[in-house]
Amino acid sequence: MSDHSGQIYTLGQHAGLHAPLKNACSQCSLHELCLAEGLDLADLMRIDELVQKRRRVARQEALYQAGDPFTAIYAVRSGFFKTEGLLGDGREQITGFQMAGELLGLDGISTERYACTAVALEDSEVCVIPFAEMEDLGRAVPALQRNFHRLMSRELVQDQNLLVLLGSSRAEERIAAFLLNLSRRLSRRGYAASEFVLRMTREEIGSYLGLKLETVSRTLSKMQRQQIIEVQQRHIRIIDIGALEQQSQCQ
Amino acid sequence: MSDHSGQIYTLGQHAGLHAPLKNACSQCSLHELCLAEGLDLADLMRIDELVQKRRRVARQEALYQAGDPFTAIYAVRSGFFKTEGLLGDGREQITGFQMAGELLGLDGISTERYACTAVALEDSEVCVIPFAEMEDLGRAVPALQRNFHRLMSRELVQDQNLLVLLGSSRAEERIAAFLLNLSRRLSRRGYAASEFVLRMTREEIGSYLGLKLETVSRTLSKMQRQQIIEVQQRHIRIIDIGALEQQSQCQ
DNA sequence: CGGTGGGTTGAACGGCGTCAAACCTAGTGG
DNA sequence: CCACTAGGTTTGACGCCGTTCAACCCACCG
Repeated sequence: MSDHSGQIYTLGQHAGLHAPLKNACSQCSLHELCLAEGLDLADLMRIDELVQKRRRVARQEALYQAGDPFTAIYAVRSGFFKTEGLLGDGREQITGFQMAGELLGLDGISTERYACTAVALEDSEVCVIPFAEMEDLGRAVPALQRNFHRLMSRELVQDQNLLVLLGSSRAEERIAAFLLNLSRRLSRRGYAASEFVLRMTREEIGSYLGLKLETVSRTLSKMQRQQIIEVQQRHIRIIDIGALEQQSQCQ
Repeated sequence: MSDHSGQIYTLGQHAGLHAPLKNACSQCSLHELCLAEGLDLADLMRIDELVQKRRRVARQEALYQAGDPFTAIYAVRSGFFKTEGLLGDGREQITGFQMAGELLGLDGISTERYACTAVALEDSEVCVIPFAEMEDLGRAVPALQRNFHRLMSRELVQDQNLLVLLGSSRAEERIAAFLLNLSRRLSRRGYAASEFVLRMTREEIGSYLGLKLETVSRTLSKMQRQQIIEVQQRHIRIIDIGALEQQSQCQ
């Protein structure tokens, strides 16, 4: 087992940190967002055995690299990740940001190698879900199988939405949509929808949205002048969410 | 059963047109590209029952529309499709082109409604794969399940590649990558790799690549002047595939 | 306190979009 | 068979948005 750098540990080694490993999913506060969403108690207990390991990933560290052999998918338990693909000549672009409850590594299934690199933007922790075992278990637990298919499909839709954004809109629109997306995902997780801290740099936002960091910075400044948001470094406060929504899909 | 407009028929009604329905997949010439890829004979026969219907879709007709309730995924049997998503204000963008052996409708799984609209670019035919039944069968036939997961993952990777292309490259690069992609997919299906007919308009290419149709046209003309390709309306001949590959990921 | 990484802001440039006109092709109907 | 039309394509002129380059600022940290 190759472990680039991240600490691997089995739950329970850190006494009392979380529920014992054998109850990984059924006890997890995220199970309404994750693979276990909507499962009844009986099914929940059957999938507990799936997560035998968790892994901590320090800020700036890679969970996996493009080209690494694929064995597992990961569920973000805490923290924040980016995934980046790269073009032949070395230019790289961010294809997504992942937060608690979201899956990582689905792109590895098709070729048995990860297609992109996943890097933690802050100290994070993931659940390691061995893929072959999950497939097996999916055959026994239809609700798990369905959830998995739904989540993969959701990834697809997300990527396609981003495609539309990149293909047919201007800078302000992209930034507006980006902020709204973050806001919604955070609020779904119980955080404030109108005030949050960006975990990524301007350059990373730009990479994600197909813009240069200067453009991101200028656009944020402009939105602040327009009283739509308040920006202070990485701290964002949304003042006029209506205006944001309007900008995100009009003009 | 709502049928927008496409003819639905069960195989066998058209006497002798194809193999009888009960052998849908095992007899299909595309089974090496499609869901049945790599299955052994025993498994092949088990999934034959999955495809009870085919459906013809005339040029310009929609196979499904964004928002339609999701019940089935589709495998392209012959012809050519585009899928388009739309932004709130009505602008729409093409998120993919699908040819024989490729799947359509995966984006519907997550919300039980299709997220985009699939339109035939030429008279086409698809296999209707009822999704619930496919999931059921996947639990009985692991190889089918694995194929399905692989195909979904491949979709993801494709979208992400396109994302990288849209986010960090210029017009020439996008067009070059687009032509190469088409060329590879066609040659995989036994067609000539260096000479083909585009099934889509310049505007559709532009929509897919995040460019205006004039830019597409100009770029193709420029590549012709550079002796990289020969263009005559929708007929394309690739003269210097090396140059194309270079343009597709450099500079 | 100086160093470093990230952020902001300004000025000039250029690629692509916009607008407009002409052309080419296929399909239709006389 | 040809005229007519409509949709698609090509090409040019021009202008704008975002990039590029550069200077400066700020926060954080050794």
